[in-house]
Amino acid sequence: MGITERKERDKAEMRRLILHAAHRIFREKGYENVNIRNIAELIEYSPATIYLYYKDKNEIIFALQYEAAAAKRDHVLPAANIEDPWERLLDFGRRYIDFGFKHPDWYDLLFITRAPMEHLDNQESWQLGIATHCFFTETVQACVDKRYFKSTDTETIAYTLWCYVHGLVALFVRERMRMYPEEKRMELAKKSFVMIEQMAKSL
Amino acid sequence: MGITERKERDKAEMRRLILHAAHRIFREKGYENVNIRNIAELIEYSPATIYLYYKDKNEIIFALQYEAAAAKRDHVLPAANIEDPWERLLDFGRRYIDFGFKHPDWYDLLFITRAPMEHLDNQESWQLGIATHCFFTETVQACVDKRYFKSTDTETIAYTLWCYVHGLVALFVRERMRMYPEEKRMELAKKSFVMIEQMAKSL
Amino acid sequence: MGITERKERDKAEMRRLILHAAHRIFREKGYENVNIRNIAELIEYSPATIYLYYKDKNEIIFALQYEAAAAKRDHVLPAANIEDPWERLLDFGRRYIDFGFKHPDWYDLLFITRAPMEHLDNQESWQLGIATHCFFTETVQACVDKRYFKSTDTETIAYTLWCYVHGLVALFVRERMRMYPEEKRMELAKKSFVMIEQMAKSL
Amino acid sequence: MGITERKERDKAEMRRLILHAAHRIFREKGYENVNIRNIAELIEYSPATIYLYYKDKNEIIFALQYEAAAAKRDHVLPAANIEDPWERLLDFGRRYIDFGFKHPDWYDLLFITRAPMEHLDNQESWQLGIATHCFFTETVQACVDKRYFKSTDTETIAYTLWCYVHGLVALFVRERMRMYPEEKRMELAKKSFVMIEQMAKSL
DNA sequence: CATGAATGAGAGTTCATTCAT
DNA sequence: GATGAATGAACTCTCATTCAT
Repeated sequence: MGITERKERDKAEMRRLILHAAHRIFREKGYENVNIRNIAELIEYSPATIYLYYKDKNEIIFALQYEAAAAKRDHVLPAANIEDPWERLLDFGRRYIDFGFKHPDWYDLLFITRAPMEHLDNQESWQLGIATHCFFTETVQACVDKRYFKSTDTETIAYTLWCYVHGLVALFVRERMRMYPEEKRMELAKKSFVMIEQMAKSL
Repeated sequence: MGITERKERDKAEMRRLILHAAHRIFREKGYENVNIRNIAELIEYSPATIYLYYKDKNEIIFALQYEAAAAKRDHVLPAANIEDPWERLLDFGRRYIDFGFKHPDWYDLLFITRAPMEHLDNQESWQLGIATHCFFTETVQACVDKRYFKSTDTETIAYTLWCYVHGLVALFVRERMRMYPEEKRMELAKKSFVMIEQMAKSL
Repeated sequence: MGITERKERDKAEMRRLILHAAHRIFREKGYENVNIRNIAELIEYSPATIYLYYKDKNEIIFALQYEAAAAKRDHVLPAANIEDPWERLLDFGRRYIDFGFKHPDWYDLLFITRAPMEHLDNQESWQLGIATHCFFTETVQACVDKRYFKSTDTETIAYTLWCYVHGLVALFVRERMRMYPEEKRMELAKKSFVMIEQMAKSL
Repeated sequence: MGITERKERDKAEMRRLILHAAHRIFREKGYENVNIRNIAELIEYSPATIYLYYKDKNEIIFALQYEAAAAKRDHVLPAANIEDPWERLLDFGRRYIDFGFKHPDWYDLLFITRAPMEHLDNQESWQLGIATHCFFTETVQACVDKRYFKSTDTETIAYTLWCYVHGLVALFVRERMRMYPEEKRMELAKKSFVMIEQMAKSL
């Protein structure tokens, strides 16, 4: 029993090792440089070894997407503890943005990268993403219920806010903020968030 | 003089031809299918010929980015004719989004693709992009000057609005709206734009 | 003694198990899909285990050939019970063809596959094959002895008949009967056998 | 014009060179050793070069099959000049066998190898094969028409004869005549052919 | 006895790029 | 000015086999 367990742990650890390497390459050299050989080289194993732990490259990408989705959920979830829906919504927004700024690679994979998303195999990570998104819309709904907004069109409110935060993060992640000096970017983002907060109140 | 001139003209035309082909492939088959051979095949020249007009593949991508920037400017510029800054701003926003929806490939290349952006070669397209962006911020400034907003923080206002429209287009372009049924997406975007319009008024 | 014996028995059983699996894959998925991993997976042992019982893949193929030879002998042998040599010969022919049609995989391995035949290891299966062949030639000889044919060239008679039945089966096994509609093939083979029977009478 | 022509010729020559190499490997090392890299190595070009002349490996195999079919047709066709159908049939049979013995590799590819035959692309070689086969059946039909046989079942007669010659060649090609000493094999085949000739007369 | 873990060698294929002509 | 011809380097993936445990 102990042995089987350890074996399982070893296997899991190896999968993690591979995933970690894949992630690192993804982070440092970009999506298109994530390939079996690079991963193998980084972990100092032969390419063939990779296939003992992952069926093919897609599976690794899927696993990476799942990692990203889980990381995001974990980063954002604490907001759930906040009672007041408005405050919860704000906290969620801040955490969403914070996640994007701190883990641009994860965010990229989740919301920007054109990865193999079509296959059903990555449903898990998609489910996870959906769940997080639902948490968001439910929070908006709660705000609507409590009359925080004049508008009652929950869907549109949620979508509009999502567009805003996604745009904010996406411009950062894909480095389209060059016209603003680097040191000002964070400040600008913060000021902007305060502003959207004000705007949202008038919804 | 005449000869040199004609040669220059011929050269320019050939570059255009190549670029046009590159764009077509880019549009119809996606970024990753833009390769020298495909381009050469489409214009019915040999791959080697391409290299007489462009140093390497990167240069073509740069040129493509410039094209995209120009296309965007042309799509958006008519807004400049509108006198009233607020109406001009709204029209600009609508046109920006319209451009993104109508030419997702161009938009992608300009604001999402992690293309080789570091090189100085694409400064031209960057200049162009800056120019369009300035037109936008100036319009916001005009609104501020005319007291359309309570806030006078032009930069933050402009940035916030940009985040929103970029997010809206980016989610569409990179197909992250799957949780909304296809036929509802446009409607949702429109309702959202009306909403952000209302929100902006309260700025 | 008991222990050694049991071990031997166990070993033999395992070899059988492996062979059985190899055959099943061979039968169901074709020769080129017979590989160590597939076999291992089917018997739920590790690939390495296979090597404890067979030196290498070739040895398995050899063993398979032996199996095939044995199967063929068993399929064909009942003909031996027929007293009259002519009837025995006919029955043998029918059984030979029947074997080929019912076990194309076995037949292929024995008479068509260019498997590693050079090594001495498969002498056993060769011996077996020879034995069956001898039974055949002896039957022809018996026919000759009893003046069933005008010709007394036993060797040539046997060879000629063998060519015919092998050709019949081989064209079927390697799917070279496409010009005949699938449902007619068996009938054609049967009519042909009647015909060769007539022809043989005139030998 | 002259230039284009020469280029075409060069291209054709290169295709031939590749095909020739493929054939040589096929002949000397067997079908499963025919691969792009081996071919490239033999002609001292890079593997990538092969792809300039053939779309993929299949195309090479198809071309090989076509070569084989053409070679067989050319080998066998002269029989057509013989007026008398019976003599024509005999000549055809002899040539068929002669082809198989002289070009066992071609024969193998045509009638034994399990190559990718399903695709429609190799229809040409299939057509060719069919044509040769028709010539055969028509000759049998002519014999029937002229009452060379008692039987009038052309199809069965043709099939039966085909089984015989195929079996004869196939046993030779796939080296299943080991029980006969090498130097006797040809003689045996010849004697057998005389025998089948006699048998056929009684059809 | 059994195996988990690992790998070297090799399969087909694609692509940006070069260079003699 | 144009290109045919060529290639090195890269890609994903498979397989028979080995060896320490």
